[in-house]
Amino acid sequence: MQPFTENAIRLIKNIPEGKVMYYGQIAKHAGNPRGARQVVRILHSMSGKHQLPWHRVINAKGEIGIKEEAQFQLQKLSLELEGVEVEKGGKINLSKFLYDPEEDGEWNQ
DNA sequence: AACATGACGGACA
DNA sequence: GTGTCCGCCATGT
Repeated sequence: MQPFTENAIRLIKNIPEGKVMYYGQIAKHAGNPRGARQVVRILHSMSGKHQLPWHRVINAKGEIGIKEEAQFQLQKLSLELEGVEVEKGGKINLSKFLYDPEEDGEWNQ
């Protein structure tokens, strides 16, 4: 398995409840700043088998990127149950809910 | 091998 | 904010 994949998986698992990360962020920290699409692929293939909190991964715009309605709703629900506010269009306030493993600290507000 | 696709990102008009 | 375009790269056809 490529180190990128391992890193990405570890990062995704490391996302705390009530926080989200976006694909590019994960890819960057996993060692490939251009690997957003690979992160997508990982989620597709691993989300069922591994216990990855895939619902905590969104796109850089701060929105749920899923097109399929059922899955979209599932992610939205999962996030809301963790305390993440999701607007109607799947929008999320990144300044509140984005998790950055480098800063990691408590920023307040 | 060539071409299309995707739960994407960033730059620019 | 919206729409277009181009870059990325593993997979599928």
